[in-house]
Amino acid sequence: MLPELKITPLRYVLAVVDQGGFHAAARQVHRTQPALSMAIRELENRLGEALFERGNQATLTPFGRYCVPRFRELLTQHDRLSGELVAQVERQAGHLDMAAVPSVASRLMPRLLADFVADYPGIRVSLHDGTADFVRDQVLAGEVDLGLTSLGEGNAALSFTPLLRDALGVVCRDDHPFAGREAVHWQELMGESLIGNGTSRLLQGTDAAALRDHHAFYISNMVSLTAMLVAGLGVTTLPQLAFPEEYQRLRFVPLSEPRVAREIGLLQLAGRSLSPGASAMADFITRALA
Amino acid sequence: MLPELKITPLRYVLAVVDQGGFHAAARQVHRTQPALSMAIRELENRLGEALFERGNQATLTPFGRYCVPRFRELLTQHDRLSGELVAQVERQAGHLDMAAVPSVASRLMPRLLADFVADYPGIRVSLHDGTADFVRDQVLAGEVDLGLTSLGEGNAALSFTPLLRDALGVVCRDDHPFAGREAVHWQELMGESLIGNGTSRLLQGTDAAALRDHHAFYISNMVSLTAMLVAGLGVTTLPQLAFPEEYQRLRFVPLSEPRVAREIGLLQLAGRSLSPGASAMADFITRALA
DNA sequence: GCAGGATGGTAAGTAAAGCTGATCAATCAG
DNA sequence: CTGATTGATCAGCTTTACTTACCATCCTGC
Repeated sequence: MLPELKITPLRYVLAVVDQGGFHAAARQVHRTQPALSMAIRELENRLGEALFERGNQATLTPFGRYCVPRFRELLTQHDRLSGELVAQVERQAGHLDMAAVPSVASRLMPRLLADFVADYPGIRVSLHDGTADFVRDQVLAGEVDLGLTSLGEGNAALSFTPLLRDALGVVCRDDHPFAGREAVHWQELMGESLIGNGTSRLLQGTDAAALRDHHAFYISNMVSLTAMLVAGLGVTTLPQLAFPEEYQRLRFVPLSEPRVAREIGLLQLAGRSLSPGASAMADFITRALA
Repeated sequence: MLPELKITPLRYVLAVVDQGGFHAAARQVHRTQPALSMAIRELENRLGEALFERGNQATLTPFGRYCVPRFRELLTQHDRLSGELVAQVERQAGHLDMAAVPSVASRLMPRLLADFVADYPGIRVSLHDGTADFVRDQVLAGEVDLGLTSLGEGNAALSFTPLLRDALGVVCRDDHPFAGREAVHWQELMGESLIGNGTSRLLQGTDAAALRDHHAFYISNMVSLTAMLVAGLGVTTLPQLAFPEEYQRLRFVPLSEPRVAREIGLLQLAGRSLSPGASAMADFITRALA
């Protein structure tokens, strides 16, 4: 019922007005002169009113004078939108929300983020950190585009892209016999005062599963855990990335047998596309950690 | 360089989103489902990013969610413009400026304008009145769309459409011998105290041209002229439309020989179209005075 | 587990739109 | 009058935008 205006003929009209003639306008829009004549004629027919005076060369009718500023306005809106979309697609603008476990957030992300914003200065990034469960829930709820976390139990709604393996090791104080050792066998831990923590579940299903029943304490909070270790109350197992390097008195010794590692990678909703910004981040991280 | 968005596919996308599926959307826009699938696919290719999740039914990608409100905005602008133009073309909105000589403005226009606004309630009309020279200059300068005036000397830039003939007659007081007569011959005026006025130039080139040299006075102002006539200082010639009917003591007697009339009609710029509103008025006046 | 009815995607064929190149009439400058 | 330039017109080609018909998949009810 309302006529559907096409963008191109409107542009032709403005070109004719701005250039003062069909030939010059045709050159500007990289078409031949008959193309403009016919397209504009078609537009006039659709509107039911002439835009240019017939016979007179490139002179607007009163109706044409009425239309031109309005055409220009619509074209401006169109070009603004078009440019905005291209900027998103080309990763020159946009934003993304991501979540990561604390060890990744504090040990990997600072460098990654700095490099990312250098490559994609137009993209705004929000980073939330929390436990692996928190990260998974945020991704599942669509609160964040991407999660950077360790692999939990499989979930059909989630897709996980492994990026690096984070080997489990023993953490002890610098005066402990393990300190300075190349590696430690799990059975050696059976005689130790062993402190459990949130990452201890990584042991289940491995040869060292028995250690889980051997905990003297269980401390979920990282600050408390390190305080215990510094105080010499015992040793614990931690993935290397979670080892708090800033404590001079603590040492990390790899576990030689069994070799246990958590798989760190990108978590996203399965079967769902990423926003252009999130996609840029996912590609960037994959490249950076490959 | 910037991709040129077409309006129709954007509308398809919104239909799919609003209807929750391609089939329902196709029904809404009176197309078949493959038409939408292909048009939207083409749009996605042009943008370089998917709008709907592949495989998933009618689910937007994050990029799609970003686009939809912007598409809706552009379509709103488009439809507003389209509707506005149609309203102009269909004479449901618009405006026009016209000029008329005082006799026409006061004797013909009141009725014409009342009928016009009844037919075209959306069109705003401005009416300026002035001498025939003023009307001609306003039309020539493009200050008004239409002039309603008597025919002056020909001008290639102007086009005149005659509408009615306004016969010249003698105006005298009710106690004058001419009062009540059927007609008067020009030679009878040679013995009278004759007052000239702006319309006296109509006599030139006629048998009665001699009367112009016979004026006792020349009064350009209409109010002064009628005052003179009412005071019985003489008689004058006037076109019938210019005869001030509201003065009970004045009488109008047609001039039988020569039959002189001014041609009243529409004046407009030659070779230039009228605005839709002006065109409505021109057609209306032509019909009304036919 | 298997028909029946949704979903959306794909392929082939068609009508129309959009463009080019050649040509034309009209206008204008030298 | 001539040569250049204006916009209009037409034939012919290419591309686009559809439609119809068909296919694979998924969900629902029996």
